[in-house]
Amino acid sequence: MTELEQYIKSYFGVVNADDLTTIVSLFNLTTIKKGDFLLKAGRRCDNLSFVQSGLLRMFISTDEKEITQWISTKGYFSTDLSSFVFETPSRLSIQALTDTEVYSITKADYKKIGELVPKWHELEKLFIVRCFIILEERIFSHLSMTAEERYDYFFENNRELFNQVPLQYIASMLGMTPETFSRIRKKQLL
Amino acid sequence: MTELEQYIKSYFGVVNADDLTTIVSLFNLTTIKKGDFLLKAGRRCDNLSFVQSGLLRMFISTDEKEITQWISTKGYFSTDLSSFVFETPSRLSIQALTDTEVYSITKADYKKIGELVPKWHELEKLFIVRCFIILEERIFSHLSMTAEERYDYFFENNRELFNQVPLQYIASMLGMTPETFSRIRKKQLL
DNA sequence: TTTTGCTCTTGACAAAAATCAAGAAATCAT
DNA sequence: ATGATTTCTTGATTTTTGTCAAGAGCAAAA
Repeated sequence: MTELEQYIKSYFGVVNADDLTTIVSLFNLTTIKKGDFLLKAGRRCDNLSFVQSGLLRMFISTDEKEITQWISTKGYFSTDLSSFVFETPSRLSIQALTDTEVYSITKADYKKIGELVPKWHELEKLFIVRCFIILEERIFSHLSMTAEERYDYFFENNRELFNQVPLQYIASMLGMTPETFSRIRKKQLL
Repeated sequence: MTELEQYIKSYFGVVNADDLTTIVSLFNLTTIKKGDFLLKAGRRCDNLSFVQSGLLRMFISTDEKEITQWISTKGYFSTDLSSFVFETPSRLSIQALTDTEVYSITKADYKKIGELVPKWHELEKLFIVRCFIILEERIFSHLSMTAEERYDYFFENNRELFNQVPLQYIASMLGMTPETFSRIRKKQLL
């Protein structure tokens, strides 16, 4: 069983082995060079991508700055959900922070899964509910925690990331400036 | 067509009129008195409720304070999604801010909808995707805006709410103290 | 009406976080 | 390896937001 199969199984709980093989066959492995874009804001996001190796940064550009929304590591799915589902122009850009291997599926092929696997929509629903809950949690962290508490919490759960990506992106993702991030970091190292 | 039918149609886009009638028949209208709880944290949330009239406040209690997560007005669905879907104890409490009429459906009856209406899981998925996108938007507001900007944005889109609920709850929902809220408010009135 | 709670406002002050600017450290490309 | 970028740190300062405390305004209850 490939890693993609394992991840799909653990996220969606697909039972039938044949279905799983069919689903995975609709994905294509591609490599994105460091700095290249998997998606540029304004375009329609026609892909759902699974990170096999490497790192992807999702961000939104405003007049003044880029806001990093999330960094996807191995095992994450990455897409602009709004654009992918409703076929609207995306607000997000997705850029590779290192050479990154992704398994991608087009919207057209993704639709086929729903036709092939009767239970798919239900499994998908449960998957999205889990994503929703993670976002709720994240909102709560902004309503109830200081920058330092958010740092600590994130650090405990994502240590690996801290020596793999530019820290400014993590700072942005946590809703603080690089300077504040750096000062909190210093404090925690003592 | 009842209002509940209309809202379900607009949120889920159910086509068949018979299906719609069946779905709505699974909901029960009840009234919650001002101050009473629709859900208490720690219990399992066995209901999905649709606000017909009145106001519900969803909040999470921490050691020091209550964090208002959301205020549901007429036309909103309200539940602890995590608890409702995965049948875990809820973190949220839901309390009526005024006498409130809700159409409620139990988890058991909700499951029946999926059996009765073949396309239901797909429609439900699309509904949850829309909810997901709203949360993404909200996170973005915390990553990129000041308290004042969040106030302005929320005020523009929810003026009605400002003279219907204690302002401290809106303040909490926007991630600021009542004092900060009050000062921003004063500024905007001039 | 008067009392009793809330809720909201205001001021003074403290703490947290942002900004600006400069320099150090790390990384990349040649 | 060397120079050029980019990223990170640090200090000084300002702005934003939170805390504490007191009082005003309102609304519900007696």
